[in-house]
Amino acid sequence: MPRYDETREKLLEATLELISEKGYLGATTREIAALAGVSELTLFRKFGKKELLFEEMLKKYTFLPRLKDLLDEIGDMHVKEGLNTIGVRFLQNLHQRRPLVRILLSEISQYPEIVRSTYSQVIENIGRMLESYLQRCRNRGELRPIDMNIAAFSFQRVLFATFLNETIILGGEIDDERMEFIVCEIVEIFLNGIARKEEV
Amino acid sequence: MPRYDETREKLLEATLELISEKGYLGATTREIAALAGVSELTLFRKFGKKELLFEEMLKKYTFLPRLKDLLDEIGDMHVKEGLNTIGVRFLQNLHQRRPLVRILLSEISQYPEIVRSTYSQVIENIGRMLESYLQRCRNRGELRPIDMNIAAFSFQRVLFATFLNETIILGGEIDDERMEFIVCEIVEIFLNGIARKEEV
DNA sequence: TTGCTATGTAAGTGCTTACTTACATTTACC
DNA sequence: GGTAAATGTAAGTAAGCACTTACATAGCAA
Repeated sequence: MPRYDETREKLLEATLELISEKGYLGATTREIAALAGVSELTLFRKFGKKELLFEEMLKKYTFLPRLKDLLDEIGDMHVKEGLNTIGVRFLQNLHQRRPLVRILLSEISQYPEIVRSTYSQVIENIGRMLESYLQRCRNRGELRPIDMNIAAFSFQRVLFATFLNETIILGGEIDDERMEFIVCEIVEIFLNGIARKEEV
Repeated sequence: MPRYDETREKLLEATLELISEKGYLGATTREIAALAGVSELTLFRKFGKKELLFEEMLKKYTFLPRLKDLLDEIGDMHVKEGLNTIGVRFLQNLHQRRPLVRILLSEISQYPEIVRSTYSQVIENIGRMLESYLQRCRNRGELRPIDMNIAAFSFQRVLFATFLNETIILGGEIDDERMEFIVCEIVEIFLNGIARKEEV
């Protein structure tokens, strides 16, 4: 048994790329095989059906390195620094997976269950991690007493929608410098609000 | 010439519904015609090609009542009230057009130009309006001096991503009461931030 | 050599699709 | 009633699709 099946990996990669460009129905098995540099028959021998190929591909690209242990890394940082770190990492993570995100958005209506679980893994998890981090900052007295769940998801969603706008819709590239700039601006507003401060 | 072609309208409506459910490739002309209650041939007589039908449909549902004159309506409100009003209207607007939004997200890679312009009309316009409103509030001394463009788009994007999450991804319905609640929470954070206030 | 496994080429099957053609029927208006 | 526009039914066309079958080849190991 080959522990690492190169042909299989190339097919999965080609599937990710083509389906993200053309959608599930638009990407044909012929094209996928051609992009992977193998014959169409090989594709069917490895995966049986196009649908299984699709599912295997989602599995593979969902379980890439995630942001799990980020919490340990930033747990003791001051909230401003912590949010900046999380924010940049989250944007980098999304950027790295933008073909996957594109697929999630396109195919959500056709494959709700599988896409939804992938979405939750890739995008919502960060919200939960953020929430515990904010709670910790609150306990240290850095934050005022508000619903940290709502706060966490607000923050995560500005970032996600910014990513959508810049990458998926406008189609541009974001470099690290720009990411840091964007996150910094968002964090500033998120921490201090936009209202003029009055003495309490 | 019939000023109002009912058959045509029914076809456009069926197109919106089916393409938003199944995507452009997944929605067949046979099904669309059946849903509209006419024969497939009628569809082709009216629109010639499936692609033209799609484009006409996008045009029609993009230029529904927009939020243009909202600025006049809220221009003099205090910023908190103003943001709440804009927020709820924006969410209602998105909710009303959710099939269109679904299509925008699914077909952006296939039809970038036309989808992008629709997106800009439906979603980005509100950001620009928000910006001028915030500028006005700033001039009245209600806000501290920050970049109102960034502020406006931050606000708009939390709302948009919240809508995406609740409606497109989780697939639920949002009633007006829940909308008001969501917006209210977001406005509170947006105005005051989450940090503990220190004396200036 | 003899097998076994992975891959290839080629041809083809059955289905579905967008779109067409020919002809009949309804509807509306003079 | 007659005429023309809008719609319908039915049959079909050409192409593309996922997927299959039959057979050949190449590499590797006992």
